[in-house]
Amino acid sequence: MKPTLQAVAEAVGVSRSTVSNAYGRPDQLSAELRQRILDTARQMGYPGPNPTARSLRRGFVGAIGVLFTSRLSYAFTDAFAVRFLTGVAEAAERHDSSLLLVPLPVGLAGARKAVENAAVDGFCVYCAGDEGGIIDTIRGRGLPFVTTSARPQPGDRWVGIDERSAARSAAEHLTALGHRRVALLAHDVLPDAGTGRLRVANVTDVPHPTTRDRLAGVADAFAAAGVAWSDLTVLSAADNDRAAGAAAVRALDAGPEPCTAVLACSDVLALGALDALRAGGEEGRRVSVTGFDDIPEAAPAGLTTVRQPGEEKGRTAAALLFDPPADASAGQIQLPTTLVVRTSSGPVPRS
Amino acid sequence: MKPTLQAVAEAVGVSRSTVSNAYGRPDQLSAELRQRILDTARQMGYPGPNPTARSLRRGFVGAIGVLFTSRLSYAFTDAFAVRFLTGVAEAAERHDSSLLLVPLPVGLAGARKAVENAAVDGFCVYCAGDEGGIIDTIRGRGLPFVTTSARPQPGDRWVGIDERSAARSAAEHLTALGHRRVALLAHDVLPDAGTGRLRVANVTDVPHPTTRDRLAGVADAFAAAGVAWSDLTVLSAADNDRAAGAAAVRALDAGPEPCTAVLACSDVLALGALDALRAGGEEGRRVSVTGFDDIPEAAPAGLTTVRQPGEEKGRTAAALLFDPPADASAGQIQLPTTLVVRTSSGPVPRS
DNA sequence: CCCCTCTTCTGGATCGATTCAGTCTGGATC
DNA sequence: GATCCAGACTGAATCGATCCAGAAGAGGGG
Repeated sequence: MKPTLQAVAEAVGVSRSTVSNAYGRPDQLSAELRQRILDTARQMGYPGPNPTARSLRRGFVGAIGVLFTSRLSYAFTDAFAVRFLTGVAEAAERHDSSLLLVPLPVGLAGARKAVENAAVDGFCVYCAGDEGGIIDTIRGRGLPFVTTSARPQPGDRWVGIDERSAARSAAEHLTALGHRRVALLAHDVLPDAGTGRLRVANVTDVPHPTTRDRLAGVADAFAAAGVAWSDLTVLSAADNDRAAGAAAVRALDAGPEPCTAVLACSDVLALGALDALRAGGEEGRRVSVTGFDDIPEAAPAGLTTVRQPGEEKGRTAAALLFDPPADASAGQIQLPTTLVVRTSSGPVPRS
Repeated sequence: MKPTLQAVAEAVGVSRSTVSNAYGRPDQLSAELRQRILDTARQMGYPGPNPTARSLRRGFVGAIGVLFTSRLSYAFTDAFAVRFLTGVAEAAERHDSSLLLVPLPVGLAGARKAVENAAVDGFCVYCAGDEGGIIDTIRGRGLPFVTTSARPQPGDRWVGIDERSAARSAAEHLTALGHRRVALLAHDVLPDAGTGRLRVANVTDVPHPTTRDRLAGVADAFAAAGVAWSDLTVLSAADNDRAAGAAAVRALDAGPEPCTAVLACSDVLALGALDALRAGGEEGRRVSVTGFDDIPEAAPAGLTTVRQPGEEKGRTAAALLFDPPADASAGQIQLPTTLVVRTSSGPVPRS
């Protein structure tokens, strides 16, 4: 068993407080005694104040929690999530804070428990439409938090983008190029309706708020171009990763009037679409593809996409957590997006 | 102020123990009373047992620390590190454990402190040659840990690859293709010697053990092909990322006898090299490039590389931490590597 | 020589739970 | 009717520190 602070105190012949001060408040005791304490401690193999005990007494932990709505190990398959995390990490470094990545077990009760058991000073919640009442659980703990959810509550700190008009810009790009028969590719569009081609009666049926907003923006653009929602094809991918994107696009049958473009709600899905289409030969290569996020892999692949600033999103989220704005109304920050046109999109080929 | 367990106990009119049991040991009290306690707790806004206090009493935390030798926010620029982390996360999920990402401040003292203050049950240390005595600090805390260092101590748990022969296989691939004038590209070869082209008298001068081992393997292969170490060009990149790789390769002057190949010690550097060379026109395109790791971006780029299983490395590391082998001698696991030949490497072009 | 201040150090309360050896109660057993 | 027992609940000790009011002693000023 490792010695405790108590043991060191006895060994040196001073009080616990003094040993504690030797570590945490060097100005509270003579340099000489301090050195003697530190030396005996080292010699006894005392590992320094127990972080847990210290946290308990001090009332704060020195770590912030990062919550991903998806399975944690899955989160890293999306480069955008990784960039977000990078941004959070950067801010955390500056504040000498650690990051606790909390895996959320599937199922409501498990997720609640995970959030309740996390020893942190606050949470950054990545991209939840508050699935499973996670936000409420955090609120219940009374801890500060920042969301990137598409539906922040009025007083909540939030960082995000205008999902709807961002998606709209991608769709307008396609309509301007003449595309009218377009497939929309998103993750888990209707959770219980399976994957591949789906009938979605109404955009508002889509439960995931981010996806819903993006699809709504897309619908706006196409409506303006005279294309009804019901004339658009919806493809649902099983996961938000490249392979699932490719798989979903393969469900797109050629038919007499094949789609001339695929509009994906994330870059990983779009890249998967490109994989599938390029494997589909000349025919497939002509199909335009757009993505969303502008992850690092997008540029080399020539993917046209909507850029949102990933690291900045993470940095801003963490900043909002560490330095809450005095004025609560300044706690919702909307970041800009840009349409980045590359080679993956072009005019509709004449048949 | 949030109520404590004590407050709930008083409100219900039972002892603290009973409230505690209501949360942690449902079988220790009648279902009816338990429900009453839980109800009052909810109603009072009691957030459930404080995780820190619980950890202190129970003696374990439910989180493992992940340490990256580089700056934390930087770690994510290397896709291989991300895959490692993914593997660790997967194992952690299975064990209902969280991951604490600990940023290590630059400088020895800061890093020590960060490690000493981390509330975790153990550590996975990614790719350290034990810079700054981090391993010793962990050992001092008496916590279990797993390294991926190139130089594990005899009793330590470790997961890694045979760096030397893995690198050798890449170099042999190049010698077999006829390459004799080759540039070796690595991160931070001689930390104080700056970046770009460097004179390295001896492989053993390289301080970072992983880099040293890989370069030694490369030297083996070239020696066997009759090329002396001193005839190889060494390029040092400022960081282990794509941009730094590109920058370092630009330091390669054409000269009368230009290099015909670049052997990089990581894929991100190799991809940077490709960026730089491809920008260099026809001439540059002919230069063969090999990488190391086989990150997801390698395949699309056609990069010839040495594959090491990233996620498996992370999974194995975490597994070693969670379920220590009964026989300590089984605590060092070497994973296999494979040379993956793609289009970025080819025979020496005839001048 | 007394009072005051400063520095250095101490003791006890406290952070918020968990644990374990009991106590108490009501019912079954012989 | 005494004994035993399982089930339900309690109390005090404990985890390992930090904090704060205050004590002891040294030095300075009047």
